[in-house]
Amino acid sequence: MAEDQLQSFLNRCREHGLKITPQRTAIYEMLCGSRKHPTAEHIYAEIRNSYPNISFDTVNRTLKTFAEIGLTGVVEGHGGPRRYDPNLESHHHIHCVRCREIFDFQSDELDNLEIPPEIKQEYRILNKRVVLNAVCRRCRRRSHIKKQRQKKGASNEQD
Amino acid sequence: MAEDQLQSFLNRCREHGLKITPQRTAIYEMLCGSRKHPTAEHIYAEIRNSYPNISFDTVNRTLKTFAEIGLTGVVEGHGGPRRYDPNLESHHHIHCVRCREIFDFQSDELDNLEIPPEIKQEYRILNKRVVLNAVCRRCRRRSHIKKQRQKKGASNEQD
DNA sequence: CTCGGTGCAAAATGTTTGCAAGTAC
DNA sequence: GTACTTGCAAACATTTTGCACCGAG
Repeated sequence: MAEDQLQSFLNRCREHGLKITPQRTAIYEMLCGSRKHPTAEHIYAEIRNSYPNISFDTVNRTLKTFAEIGLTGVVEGHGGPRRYDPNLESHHHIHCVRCREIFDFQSDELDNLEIPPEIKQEYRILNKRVVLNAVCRRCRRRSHIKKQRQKKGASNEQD
Repeated sequence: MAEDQLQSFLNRCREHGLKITPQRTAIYEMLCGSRKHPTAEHIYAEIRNSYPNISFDTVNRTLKTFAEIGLTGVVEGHGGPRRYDPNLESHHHIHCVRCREIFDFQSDELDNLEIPPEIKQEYRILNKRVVLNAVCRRCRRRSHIKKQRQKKGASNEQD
């Protein structure tokens, strides 16, 4: 594992009060070495070669923890149920990371963005879309209200 | 349901030899009426109000069928397991619709694309990415080989 | 009438939770 | 020594499969 990756691993764990265990180190190393946007199952299968006694749960939970503290991203395929979109026109998506709702937006400019020619040559492109991760207005407002109430020292915190 | 939607529903079904059943009609209508990128569960819950005896399986299978014949799209969240990506630098994704692999690519131009100001105002943007649906080189080659063999009338077709 | 569709049940796959024992700090 | 982590098992959620009956064409 590259030196800087190791450092960011150690730092992030310490920042969040997570212990450095051999399992976590091995999982992080395996994750960084993979170019395949792996699932927990992938990592588990690979890691067993060098670490035969690790459990699947540890891999699964650790990856989730890594995502929560920002050590790794989660790509399109977040483990939830399949979602359909009847709108077949070109459009773009905003995923609210809080409420997980997906919002559409239109933009002629983004519809016409140019894909690099070497990509067009190697892949047969069927569809292109800009995907934003964001916090939607409602969720922004919700967290704002929450902060207000915390400042006031509200003791009847619900939800 | 809008007239043109109904027509494209009827046409697609006929093209693919699918029967027009009241369940399918109701599901398609519900799907088109939803702005929420619904799951099968969502559609099922709504549709039961007007059609109490429909089964969840019918909804689930029908939606999948609709996606297969191109009546609806499937958005990011395709029902598979969660996938991780340790690369935290800005980059873009190509999803192969055949083998489901995800490939990264870089593009300074795409990194700098402008999000419409009204969107930036309404949402707090955390991350932006271009996502392409495509067929990767390997899968293109595979289907090419398959066609070649079909032309030759190969009788020893293996998977 | 026939074949594909529906509804139900069970299996398969993936994710989350609870808890006792182990270990980093 | 303490609190967090691990490994295991069970619960839960979602998708897929098999099959008898039903209904659109």
